[in-house]
Amino acid sequence: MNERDGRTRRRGEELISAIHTAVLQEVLEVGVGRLTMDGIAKRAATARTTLYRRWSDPIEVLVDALYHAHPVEEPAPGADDLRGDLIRALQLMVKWTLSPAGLAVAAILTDPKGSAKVSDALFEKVFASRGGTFTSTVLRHYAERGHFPAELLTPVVADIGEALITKRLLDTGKPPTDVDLAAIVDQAILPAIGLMPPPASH
Amino acid sequence: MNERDGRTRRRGEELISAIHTAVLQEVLEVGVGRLTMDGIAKRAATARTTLYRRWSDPIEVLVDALYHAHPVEEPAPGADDLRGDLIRALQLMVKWTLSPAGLAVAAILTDPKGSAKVSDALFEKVFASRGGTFTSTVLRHYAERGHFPAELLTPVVADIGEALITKRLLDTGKPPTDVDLAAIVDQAILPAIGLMPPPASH
DNA sequence: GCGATTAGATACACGACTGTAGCTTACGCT
DNA sequence: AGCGTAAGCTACAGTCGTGTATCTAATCGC
Repeated sequence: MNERDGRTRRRGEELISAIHTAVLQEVLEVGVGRLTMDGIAKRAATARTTLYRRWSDPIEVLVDALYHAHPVEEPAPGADDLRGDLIRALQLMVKWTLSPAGLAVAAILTDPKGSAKVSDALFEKVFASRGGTFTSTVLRHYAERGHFPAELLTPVVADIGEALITKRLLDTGKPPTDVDLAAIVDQAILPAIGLMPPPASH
Repeated sequence: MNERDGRTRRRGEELISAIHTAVLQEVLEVGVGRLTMDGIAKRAATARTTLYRRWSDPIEVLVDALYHAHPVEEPAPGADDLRGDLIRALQLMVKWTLSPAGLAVAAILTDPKGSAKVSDALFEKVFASRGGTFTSTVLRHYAERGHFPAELLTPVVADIGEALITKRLLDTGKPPTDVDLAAIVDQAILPAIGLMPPPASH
């Protein structure tokens, strides 16, 4: 994978992606508020001059890194298994949340400063690129096939899964386990669309 | 209200509460990451020396301010009105979230740095002081009176309301309206405890 | 291989924040 | 009225980040 033989200087794509990696790591360690050109440069093992040639402040570097981050994996509702597909959709969300880009986004969202500049770029990249939320893709699929009344699929209902995962991450700092995800599906999402969960197994 | 007649120097309680107010304002403007003794001092119109006499870094000032913030108002389930009490509980949460202390807490929770130092003090103050979440107080009350099966009141279910409000605040930055709160109660919480919402009025 | 490009390494002056020290004087108590 | 406490001011050296300028040599395209 490492293409740098005897070369001592990175250029173009290689250099830039090293910088992108560096910002994302940096923002995790110090937070959005303490991002500095200096810190990014040191972590990327490059000179500050190189950064200023392309960006004019640390936030721009961060936004650029997010923009070039790998796109979000989309849930693909498959067989006749609403419950399983919902759990898989939530697993995808957890997976993304724990990715460098996901963690960076979390670090940004509640930061008072970046709101204007960052949040816009953020929504375009993270939310608009995907059709909507993780679970709503699945829910829409099954609603269209008549598994439950489509009018129950309100914006609130579409948010339940994501909201509970977000809250758990904020509260405990730990990602939810698969058992937690199943509990969210059985105890919150399925009841909201009029489907009783399977009786708890004792 | 203003007791300072011809006096030019504040002392004790008066001075400290001015400083507390200052930190909370400051953290909203610059974020946790950019809190400085200097900024707090300037905003409180006092000298840095005064701050150092009591605290040793900006985070300590912030924690102290949160610790002395007004306690969270608790929901008081009243008449035989589960739906109304739930909405009122969520209104309380929104109200607290928009208070200076609530906003400060939001600014802190996702900050990578303060995690160790701040979060502990935070949980003690904000979460432990109250019995649990806003809605769970109400839900427990009605579960005990047999309005719905107590075994449906799981940790996940107790979190639904708070989670949806948190997500809405993160997504839109705007507080939910009373209509939004009612939607959350009708479409997410009530179904989860086995109660069908009243038919939507067209 | 040569020439254009540009990464990388200094160096610099500037400003912001730090933590401490020393001093003056307003305040509250008795 | 007098005294101890502490608020408020000023000054200082030290550190860190900024933005720019200058020079070098590594890399790429032809």
